[in-house]
Amino acid sequence: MTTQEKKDKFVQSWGSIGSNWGINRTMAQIHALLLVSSKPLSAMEIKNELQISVGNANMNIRALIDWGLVHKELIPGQRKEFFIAEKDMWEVVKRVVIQRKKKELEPILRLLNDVGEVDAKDKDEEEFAKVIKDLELYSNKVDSTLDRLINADSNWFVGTFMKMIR
Amino acid sequence: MTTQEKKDKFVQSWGSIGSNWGINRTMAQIHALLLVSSKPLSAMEIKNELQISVGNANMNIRALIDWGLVHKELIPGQRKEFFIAEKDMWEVVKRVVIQRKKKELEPILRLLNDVGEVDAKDKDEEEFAKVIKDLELYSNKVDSTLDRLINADSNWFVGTFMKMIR
DNA sequence: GTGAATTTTCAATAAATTCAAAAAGTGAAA
DNA sequence: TTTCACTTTTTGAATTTATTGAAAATTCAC
Repeated sequence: MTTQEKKDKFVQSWGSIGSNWGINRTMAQIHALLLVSSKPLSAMEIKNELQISVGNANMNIRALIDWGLVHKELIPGQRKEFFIAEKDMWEVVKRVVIQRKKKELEPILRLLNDVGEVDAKDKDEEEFAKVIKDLELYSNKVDSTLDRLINADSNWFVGTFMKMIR
Repeated sequence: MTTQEKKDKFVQSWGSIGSNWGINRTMAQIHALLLVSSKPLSAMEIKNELQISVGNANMNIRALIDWGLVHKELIPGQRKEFFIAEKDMWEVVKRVVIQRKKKELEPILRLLNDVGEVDAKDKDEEEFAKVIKDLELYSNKVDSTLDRLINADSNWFVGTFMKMIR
C-alpha cells in the first residue's frame, strides 16, 4: 500500500467508523480528509474530493466547526474560506468526549434530577429506589471522571494515570 | 409525582435516552420497564405495557439478553418465559461498555492495524504519519483502560480510583 | 403423542435519517 | 446598485433502520 492509498483507505474507513459513533458518514469523511491533508482545503476542494454536493459539504463543515474539530483558516487576499483539522489528537479526544457527554450522559443526569428521590413505601418500591440511587451514583462518577479528563492534559492520561491504575 | 408516575417517566425517558446511545427506543424501554418492575414479566405483559407488536418485543428482548442486560426466568408449571433485568448497576455499566467498545473502538483498532506503519518520505507525509501514530497511542490507551474497567469491581471505580485521580 | 400456547422468523411497511439540488442570502468589488 | 463568488437554508428524494403482522416453528401441559 502506498502512502496515498493509505490516506484514501483512512478517509474511506473513517467515514464508516463515524456512523458507529453517531457521526454521519460525510462529516467523518470530511474530518478524515482534513486530517490527512497537509494544507488547508476549501469547501470546493472538499466537495470535489468526496464527490458530494455543496450543501452537504457546507452543513457538515459547520458541524465539525461546532464540535471544535475543524477551524477556518483565512488566506489573505482570498475571499474563499479554507479549513483545517485539529491535528492534536489529545484535543480531538477531548472534543469528542465533550460532545458525547452532552449527548449521552447529560440527559441521564437531567432525568435523575427530574425524578428526584424515590420514597419507597413498600418492598417493591424499594427496588426501584435502589435502581435510581445506583444509577445516580454511577452517572455522577462517570460525569466527574469525564470532567477531569476534559480538563486534564495529555500526559496525565497517557502517562501517570495509566501507571497509577496498572 | 407519585412513585408510579416516576416509574412511567423513567420508562418513557429511558427510551429516548437510549436512542442517543445507539440503542433503539424499544430496546431501551423494555430494559427500563424490567428495571422498574419488581417481578419478572412475560413477553405478553411487556408487549401490552409498551403497546408494541409481539415480534418487536421478541426481537428486542433477545437483543437485551445478548447484551447480558436481561435474563430468562422460568416459572415451574408455566410454559411462558418470564424476564428479569440485571439490576446490579455496576454490571449494567460493564455490559454497556463491552458492547460499545466492540462497536466503536474496535473498528478503529482494526483500521489502524490495516493501515500499519506509515513511512513518511517527505514533510507532507510526516504529518499523516503523526496523525496515525497519535491515534494509535490514544486508541490503545482507551482500549486498555476500558479493559481494566470491565475487569474491575465496583468499589475500585467508585472508591479508590476516584481518590487516586482526585 | 396431540394440540393449544408461546416463541421465532421474515417479508412488507413505516419512520427516521441522510443527502443532493436548488433557492435564497451575503457581502465585496465594479 | 448591480454583479459575482461564495455560503447557507430549505426541500424533497433516496437510503437506512425500526416495526408490524402473519405464518412457521417450537414447546410442554395434558
